[in-house]
Amino acid sequence: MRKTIAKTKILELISQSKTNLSHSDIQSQLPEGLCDRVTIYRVLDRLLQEGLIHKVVNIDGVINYAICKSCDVEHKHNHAHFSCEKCKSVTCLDDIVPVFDLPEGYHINQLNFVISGLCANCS
Amino acid sequence: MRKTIAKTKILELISQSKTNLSHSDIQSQLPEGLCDRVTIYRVLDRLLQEGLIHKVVNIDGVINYAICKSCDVEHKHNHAHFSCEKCKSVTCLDDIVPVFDLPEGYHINQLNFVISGLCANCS
DNA sequence: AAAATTAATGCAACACTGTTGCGAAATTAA
DNA sequence: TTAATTTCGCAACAGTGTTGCATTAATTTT
Repeated sequence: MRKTIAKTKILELISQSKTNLSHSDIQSQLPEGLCDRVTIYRVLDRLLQEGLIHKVVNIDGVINYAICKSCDVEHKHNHAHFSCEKCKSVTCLDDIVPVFDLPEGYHINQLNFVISGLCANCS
Repeated sequence: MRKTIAKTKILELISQSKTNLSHSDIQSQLPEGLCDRVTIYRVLDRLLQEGLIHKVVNIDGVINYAICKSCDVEHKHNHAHFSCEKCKSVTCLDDIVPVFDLPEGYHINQLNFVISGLCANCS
């Protein structure tokens, strides 16, 4: 996989952001005209494949992207995410990993866990 | 809120279904030409408002609807859902309620918890 | 039971997120 | 520098969900 300006900038944006970013967040935060919107989608796909970022489906159905933190140890993203209904921010709650027992016969592949409400800044 | 054919049929469908249904599931399972697709969306909104059904955002971002079971006792939907990657079914795991501690200052309003993988029938 | 009220519907049009195909441009390897 | 191959831009599209408005159908009132 090649290193391109778009890829570098997008990864930079995601890694420096305190919140998880949607495609449209990225598009509006990127320098105007840096690249096409389709390119953003494709770069995000590549970053996912490379395991540099992970994604969460927000409560509105929109995908949000976040940088991977300790994925070098174990590539798992079973932590919770928080979606603030006021400021609309989506964040990783890295320390919150839900505990539960699955019925027999079920096989987990991935989790998508979003808690919605008011974040510390908004409540 | 009025009782209409569309509303009756849609509620019937959802309440008799073993799996959670998306809008398009409902549209294809409803008798052809019973009502417009917009009507389905509106009926679903009304059923949600009346607290007869609840919704889950699946891993693909599509909303799935499920009948409310013990909501007369307490109207809460913090149970997990299972999305099968093979048969594409989405189901309520009514007994699985994630346990976790939120950081201070956060205020929960709703949960959206989806576990994706293979269901008992497919694995 | 008929008229009046108001909610629900159908249709058309739209917004938004995300995808695909393909020729052109850019990156990397030879 | 050339050749190979990935990435890009553009256009077009698919799917989910929404809105406005005139018409229809429940429900309420008389």
